[in-house]
Amino acid sequence: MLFSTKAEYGIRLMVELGRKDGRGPVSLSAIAEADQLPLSYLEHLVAMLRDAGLVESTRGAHGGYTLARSADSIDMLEVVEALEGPIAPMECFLDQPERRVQCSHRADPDGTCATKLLWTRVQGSINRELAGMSLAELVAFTGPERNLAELDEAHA
Amino acid sequence: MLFSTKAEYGIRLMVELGRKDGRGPVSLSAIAEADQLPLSYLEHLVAMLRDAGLVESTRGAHGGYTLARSADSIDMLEVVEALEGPIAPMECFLDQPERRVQCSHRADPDGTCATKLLWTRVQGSINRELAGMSLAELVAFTGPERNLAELDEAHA
DNA sequence: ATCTTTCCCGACCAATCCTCTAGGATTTAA
DNA sequence: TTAAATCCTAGAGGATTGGTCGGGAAAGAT
Repeated sequence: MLFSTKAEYGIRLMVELGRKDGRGPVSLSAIAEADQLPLSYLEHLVAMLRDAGLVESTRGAHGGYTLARSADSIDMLEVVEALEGPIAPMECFLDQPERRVQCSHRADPDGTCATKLLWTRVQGSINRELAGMSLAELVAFTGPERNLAELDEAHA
Repeated sequence: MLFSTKAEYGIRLMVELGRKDGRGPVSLSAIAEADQLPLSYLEHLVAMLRDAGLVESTRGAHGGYTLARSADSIDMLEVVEALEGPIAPMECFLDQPERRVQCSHRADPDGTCATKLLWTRVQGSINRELAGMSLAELVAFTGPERNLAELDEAHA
């Protein structure tokens, strides 16, 4: 599995916030119930999103979370990275400012490394895909919010 | 980290075999020494590659492993999948024959699921990138094999 | 024959990460 | 003051990772 439920749950959380954007803060328990996700686990995830500046919190009764920016200015690369950490296909990709294709694992004469070439391409591919997708797009895909009554209606 | 050292070491192993292709079987211990990788761990990895039909083994003295096919007919998706299992960004992607964008996590009215849309795109992106890269390409990138004497020469 | 080389196989282990719970402290609205 | 909610820390329990170890089995070399 490339990604864990941290990304899955965290994205669902963001989508829920996006669907209810502009209508005041949404409590975690409301989201947990809507998506059938463990509440206390969501608390950890939303903390990461808050630290990344993607959501803002309001404490106290009738508090909750709101998007810190508009949904179409948030791309999914930000969201996934906030939850899973930097998208590094391999360990040696972290904390490496340089862009040249070289690898610490082996002292090749010119510092090139075949696997690093591959991981670089994979990383670029994932980053482009995620960066090209906005939260607004996901929210639109999910469709307008419907409550249970409306769902029953649609079913009948 | 998206991939583990299983993929990293396994790919290095394949590249080494590709570099010495056509010159008889290469022993694991030779590869372990060349790339400074733990031999007994490589034994497990090469077993996966063998089971996937990517390498063939010759037992006994002067035995070792060879590529089962030519390096340009092996794409890196095969290699990575043999080592890491199917490229599934999320658990619900496994053993799911259907191609429609839907998710078991939630019973939406029309079976659509925002996160699944995202994972589908990411998965496609990775698969295209890996499938479009052959082992031969990696071998060529690494350059012709040089032994230690040649390296010393080049350094002087 | 038997010795050496090499592949083969399964058990085991420490460390880490994932998923989630527990319990409490803090803030705010009513 | 009470209830609703965020916030924070400390884990438990399981799975995975990244190996090690020991012993076989097969095949060639002597």
